[in-house]
Amino acid sequence: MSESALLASPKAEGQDSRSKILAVALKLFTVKGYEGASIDEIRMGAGFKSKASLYTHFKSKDELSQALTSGILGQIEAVIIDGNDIAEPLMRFTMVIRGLIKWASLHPTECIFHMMQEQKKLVSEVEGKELSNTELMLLDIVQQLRAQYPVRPIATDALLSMIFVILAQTLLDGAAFGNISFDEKIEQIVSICFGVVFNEAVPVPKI
Amino acid sequence: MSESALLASPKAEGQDSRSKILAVALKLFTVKGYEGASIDEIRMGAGFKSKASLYTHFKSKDELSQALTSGILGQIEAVIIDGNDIAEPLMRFTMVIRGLIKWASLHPTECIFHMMQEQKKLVSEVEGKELSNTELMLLDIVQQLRAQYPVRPIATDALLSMIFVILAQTLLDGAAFGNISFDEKIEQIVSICFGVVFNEAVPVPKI
DNA sequence: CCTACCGATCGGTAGG
DNA sequence: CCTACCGATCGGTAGG
Repeated sequence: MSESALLASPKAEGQDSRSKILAVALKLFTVKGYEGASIDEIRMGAGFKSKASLYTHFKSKDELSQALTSGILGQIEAVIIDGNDIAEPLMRFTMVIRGLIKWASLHPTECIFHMMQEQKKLVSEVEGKELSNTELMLLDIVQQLRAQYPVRPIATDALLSMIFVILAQTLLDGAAFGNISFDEKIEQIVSICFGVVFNEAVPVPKI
Repeated sequence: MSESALLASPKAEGQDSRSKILAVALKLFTVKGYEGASIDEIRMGAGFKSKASLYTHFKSKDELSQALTSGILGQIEAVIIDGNDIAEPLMRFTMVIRGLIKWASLHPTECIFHMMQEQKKLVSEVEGKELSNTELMLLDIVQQLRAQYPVRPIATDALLSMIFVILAQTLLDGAAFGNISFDEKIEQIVSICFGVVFNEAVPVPKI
């Protein structure tokens, strides 16, 4: 096989490059932080000889980060929409929580990146007033829960950010859950989320 | 009052400079991240005209960050030691949790900085085997709790990191708790920690 | 997608 | 505690 065949795959080169860049950037941004990960490192990881190549796919470092964010929000939104056909608030909430845990297990880096970005927004007091679709839908779910169940007297968005932070932390502490099965792990995390959201003990409904 | 009197306090200038640097670095590291905050910004915030002055107090950027860390660990250790004279595991655990919440309320930036550092360690898989005194004491407290109460079948250090992450998140979401009193806020956070640590409902003991 | 380059800023230091 | 400076790297771009 010639060298050029190894360096360049025959079809859909453009799309591959773009997703390669995104994958490498996700990993590096998550591990080293936005400022800690340089464009040059990302360029290397994606297999380019020049930064200029990277800039044919993304206008700036910031745009690259935003592309990651919107992709992740889209994934989370899909999980939430999946629970839309369930009317009963507690069942719907449980379904979405389970869905988020499964998504996070399959996409740990995405989940951790997302949590770190949310923390960054809060700590710099940006107060980005505009709520994403994702946030609006989650707020609505917990709001409906509040009418019938003993949800804590704490702002709904604070409850939600605690859930995400716990989700991400279980991924960061991955090894700590190693001794129990995947299903048991999910049940434990769901149960923890219930402990965070409710003031009194509410049993987790069975599917 | 003259301008010089405002700019320079008469005594203990050296100590003041050091703590001024630490205070500014804590704030900037927390808000912008270690890589995002530059030595030159810290130097400006501390009121120096030159970076060289800063380097008379700290050998490197990393040493500055480590000085912050050890200071914070010392503060947390003091809180834990405060609960050492209580023998009953649940009472001791509750006392320490309350102490940590109060400390975090008085030192929010320190708490958030500490949590972010812990997350950074986990995400880069450093596996810093050496546990600090603080961690050892906390592990011991929860370990003793495990013998008599329904602590979750999850590694103790994972439970502890979840507690810290929730503590920090309540500070980041500060405004979300604005509508309830300080004492009620503490009780809610203690209750959330119980929900995280225990598998079944355990009432929070009264003092 | 590359070569070659830009000004700005980075952490850090020599010498006083 | 300062002036003045270091090499390295930063994000980004002109031109092909």
